[in-house]
Amino acid sequence: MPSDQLSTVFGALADPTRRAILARLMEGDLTVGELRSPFAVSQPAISRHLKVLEGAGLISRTKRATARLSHLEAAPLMEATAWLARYREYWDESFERLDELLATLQRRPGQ
Amino acid sequence: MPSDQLSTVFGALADPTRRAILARLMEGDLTVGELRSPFAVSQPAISRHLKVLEGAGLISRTKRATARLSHLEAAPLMEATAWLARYREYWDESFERLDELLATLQRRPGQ
DNA sequence: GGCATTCATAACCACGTAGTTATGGAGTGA
DNA sequence: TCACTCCATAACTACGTGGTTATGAATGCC
Repeated sequence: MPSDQLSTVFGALADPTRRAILARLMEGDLTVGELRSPFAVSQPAISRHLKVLEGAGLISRTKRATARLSHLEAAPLMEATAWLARYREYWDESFERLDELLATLQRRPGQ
Repeated sequence: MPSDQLSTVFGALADPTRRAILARLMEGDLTVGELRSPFAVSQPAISRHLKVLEGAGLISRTKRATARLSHLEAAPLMEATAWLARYREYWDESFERLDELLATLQRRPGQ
């Protein structure tokens, strides 16, 4: 049962609807109804997705009249990226070797 | 039910045991038994974690004698990182562009 | 051949998740 | 005040997930 920060963030990102919600929030804050419109799901389903995103720290919410505005909070995505960055050198091993080669040549330009 | 590539990868990363498995595979290929040793879980539990990781394309497996070696395949992590990179400019809110702020204000004209 | 080791799979359980419909509360506006 | 809009929550269903134990297949070794 994953309850740490990274697990919660990755778990929140493991749903395409929630990723689409985050993408739309890049354009600006949106209400629940506005977030719902492009999806073929009920309003309570969106409300629960927003709760998951809020629990992961990926959005913050403010009350404005009868509306509830969702605001993108991308800081947890930075932590997720930081975790993934440890594997950068394994993405393409030939790239890794190339980097090492270039570093070596730079250190010892004569050889 | 998320079945696209990104959802599968993020879902696989949403478990601390699976993230720890990937971390250990950075040192080199390991058998199921070797992967199990640091965790307080049964061998079938590890086998299923490996199946999830394989389904996400994060490891490949080869048979050697009676052992099954797991090998890190970090390419899907690159795709995950590429998705996250779209939010880099939102990590620091001071980078919010003016038109986005205006769009938000326009959407809530009344106070 | 017989045995031990390594691992996968099946069956089961507890719990989480994603969806639904129904309902009600809070704020707006006539 | 009354109606309406926006949204949260509860109750329910279906299915996924992570764990267990039990079992058996495959391989190496004697």
